[in-house]
Parts: sequence; C-alpha cells; structure tokens
Amino acid sequence: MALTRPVYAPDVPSEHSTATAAPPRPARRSRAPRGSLNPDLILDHALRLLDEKGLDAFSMRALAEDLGVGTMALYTYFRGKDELFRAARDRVLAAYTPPSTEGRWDQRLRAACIAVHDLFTGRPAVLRLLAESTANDDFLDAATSAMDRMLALLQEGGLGREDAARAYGTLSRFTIGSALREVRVCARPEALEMFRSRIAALPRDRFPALADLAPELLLSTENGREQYEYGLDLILCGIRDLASRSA
Amino acid sequence: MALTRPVYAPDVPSEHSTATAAPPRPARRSRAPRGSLNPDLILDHALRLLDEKGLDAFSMRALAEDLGVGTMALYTYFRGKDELFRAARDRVLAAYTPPSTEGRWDQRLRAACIAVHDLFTGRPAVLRLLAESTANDDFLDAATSAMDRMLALLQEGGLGREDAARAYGTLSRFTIGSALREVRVCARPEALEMFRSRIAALPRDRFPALADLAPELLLSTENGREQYEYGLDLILCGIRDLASRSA
DNA sequence: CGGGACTAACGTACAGCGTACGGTAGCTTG
DNA sequence: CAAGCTACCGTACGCTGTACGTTAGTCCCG
Repeated sequence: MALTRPVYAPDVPSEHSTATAAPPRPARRSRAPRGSLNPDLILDHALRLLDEKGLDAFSMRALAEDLGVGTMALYTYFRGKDELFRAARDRVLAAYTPPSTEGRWDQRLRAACIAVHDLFTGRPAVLRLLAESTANDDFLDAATSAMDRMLALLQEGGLGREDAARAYGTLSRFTIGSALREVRVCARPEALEMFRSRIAALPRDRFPALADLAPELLLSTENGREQYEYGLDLILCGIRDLASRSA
Repeated sequence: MALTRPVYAPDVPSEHSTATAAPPRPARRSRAPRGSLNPDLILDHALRLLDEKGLDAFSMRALAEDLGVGTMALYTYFRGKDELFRAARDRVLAAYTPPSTEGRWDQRLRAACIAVHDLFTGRPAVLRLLAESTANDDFLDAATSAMDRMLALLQEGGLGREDAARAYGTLSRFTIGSALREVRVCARPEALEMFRSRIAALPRDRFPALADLAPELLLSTENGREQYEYGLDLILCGIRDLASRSA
C-alpha cells in the first residue's frame, strides 16, 4: 500500500487511523524540481560513484539516489547504461592534455605515453570500461589527437609508414596492459598481499627461478608506474634501433 | 498454480474442472539421475557456452539448462559463479604446453610468449575473465611453470635479477594487452568495420599523420597475431640490448 | 530385508538489476 | 487563464545470483 496507490486516487490521508504511522515508510522522495538534472551533472556523479565504489557497485538506481532523483529520470539524458558509460569514458579521455613539446622525438614520445598511462590509472573504474569496450579503444574522438601525435613523433624519428603504425600498436597495447595490471593488482593491497603469500609458499625445487627472484618480483609489482616506465624504455630501445636502421 | 503449489498440500488434482489442461505448462523437467553431474562435466559445458555465446550471455540458469539440470544443482559443486569462473580459468591455463626447448635463449623466450598469447586468444571469453580478475593473473597455479620458465630464460640471457623480474613484467603486460585487443577488436568484423569507417571520416587537416597512415593502421589492426610478434620483437630487442650491456 | 542416514539434485523465494511504458506536474507560450 | 510540452517519475517485467529447505536415490547397518 502507499507504494501501489491507485493512480487516480485523491490520496485521502486517512490520518485518523490510530496506526503508528505508515509501517516502514519507503522514504518517498518528493519530485525533484524541473532543472535539477543535466548530462554533465549526471556524469560528474557517475564518475565519482565509479571511482569511490567501483564498477561492480554501480547501478542506475544507485546513481539516481546519489543525485536525489528517480531512476527513470536518467533515461531522459541517456538512452541507457551503456550510453552513459560511453559518455563517461569519453569525458575522461577528453581530459588528456598533451605534455610539453620539448626535447628529442623519443623523449616526447615517452612523455606522451606516460601521460596516457597516468590518465588511465587515475580512473580505475573507467579503465575497466575501456578494456571491455568492443570499439577500437584508442580511436575514440577524444583520443584521436593523442594517437595522431604519437604517429607523427614516430615518423619524425625516421620510421617508415608500416613501422610507425606497428610501433604505435605496440605502445598502445603495452600501455593498456600495464594500466590494467596496475589497477587490478599493484594498487590493491589485498591483491599484493595474496601475491606475497603465494610466492612465499612456492616449492623451490619445482620453480627455482621464480622462488629465487621472489624479492625482485615483489618489488617490481609494488611499483606499477616505475615498472611501466621500464617496459616503455625497453620498447623505445627497440624503436630507436628500428629508426637507426632506417636512416 | 502448479508452480507454487503449497508444499504440503495433498495435491488434489481437481481435474474435474473443465479447463483445457494446465495453461502453458512450464516444461517441468524430471529430476536428473544421481550421477549425472560432476565438476569436469560442468566446466566442459561452461567453457563451451562461454566460447559460443560469450561472457555476457552466460548465466547459471543457462548453464544448468544446457546440462539438462536444475539451476541449484550446480551449487553442489561450486560455491557460486565466481568460483566456477575461477575454476574454468584455471582449467584453460592448465592447457598451456611449453613449446620446444631448442634454439638460443631469446628464440625460446619468444616461442614461450607466443604460446601464451595464442592460449589467450584461443579462449576469448576466458581472457575477459582473466583481465577482470583481481588476483595476480599470471600467478595462478597453472601459469606458474610458464612464469618460471620465462624467468629462467631471461637469466640465461645474462640479465641481472632485477632486470629479469622487470623484463618478465613487461612481456606479461604486453602479452595480455595484445590478447585483449585482438579479442576485442581484431577478431571482430563489426569492430574492424567501425574502425575502417571512422578512420576514413577523419578531417585530414586536424589529424594529418593519422589520416596519412590509415592504410597501414588498418593492415596492422587486421592481423593481430602478426602485430603481436612485431611488438614482441621490439621488446626482445630491448632485452637483448640489456643483456649485452650486462655482459 | 527393512529402515535410517547421507547427500545429490532440486523448487521456491528474494533482493537486486536494466529498462519499457505510461502518467504527472510544472514551466512556457499563446 | 488555458493548452502544450517535456522533465521527472512510479510501476512492472523479465532477468540475474543464490540462501534456504525439501525431496529422492543410494548405501550401509542391523
């Protein structure tokens, strides 16, 4: 009752009943005023919720409640959850600011990659959206300029057309793989702890190299950003080699 | 009715009602015999479902129906969906067979990486599970031997302890990033088509390098496996450089 | 050969999800 | 002041995972 009040009932309060108020009272929100919603506001709250509670805890109902609004009000601005997620992802990607433009081509390329990596790891939940999206992830409108920039730098370094395209693909794959690992493991104390305990419990005779290198593996796992730069430099070394051969 | 028959009601048929039998008849399955289920059988069907219909279409109910069994019967063997997924993932990883052990250390390392990559891309749905798992992905029991092997090869190449650990991290990140991209994009005709159309619609004046390299980008995107090997060689080049410097 | 114990298979129910559909209220415009 | 438009919203439906308790097949013990 009250919940399923017939649509046209004039809502007679019937307060004369001696009952101790309505039972659990579903906290009936009053209708939000007319201008209380807009796409940007919705995305703000969505991103905050995603960052704070994570992707799994996110739901349209939770977002609506956070906004103090009925669930279906969100559908005035977004066709559904998917579209909302895509908009959130694009908003985050749009925050990419290309780093300074000084130094040699490889230094600038390095800085550009790191900027993308930091952008990703700064928004763990959004990165998950990115990884799951079927679209060609680095080809969103927002990311296009970063892509163009990196390709130009690779060509500036002297790489041929095919090599530039493929080197870009390599950097992009490594960057998203790294960001994913950092977000899912390096930045999670409980995952790190599990890693630590598992590595300590390994039978040394069956996995000699692994057991031997345990401390180093732990160290490199703990510091995701440093590990990313290390791998990036490994790839850049290969790219430079390529460039020098083309020259 | 029939569906919600009170538990202890003596089930008076009341067939004297002139109704034309029970209405839609929910296709009441008869109880499956006692030995019709076991963990391996469940995992077989789960993996087949995942490969055929994808992760999104998977549900406990669908799996049970596929097995010709009530939904809750699955819970006799797995605590829940998560545990079932983890078991499926481990089963796939356990299928890893180390490649032949001939050739120089870097050639063997290369072959080992490619084997892992192929293992991943062979099971798209499972790869998604891998990417989403919070655990340290390459540290599952099943993957431990591959990890040990790669670390040993890196040390055989002359890398120091820290370098070996970090080079391994690089290879692992790149491999999972590549497999993810391949599964989400390269192997999906509709995603490729979208990429093609988007790249053709780019304003050439704003993204000159990108528009210029469009054909090469398309080509490298279409062939995921080749692109992986290219990137792998780039990284191996860096690793060899490291090795020669340590010597 | 009966009967009790064990447990695999199961049905029901519940809370939560995304969202289609239609109602309602408040601003805007005539 | 009325009419129309549309932002906001309530309800309902079909789906999900799974807690809980029931049922029935099997085996063992007396």
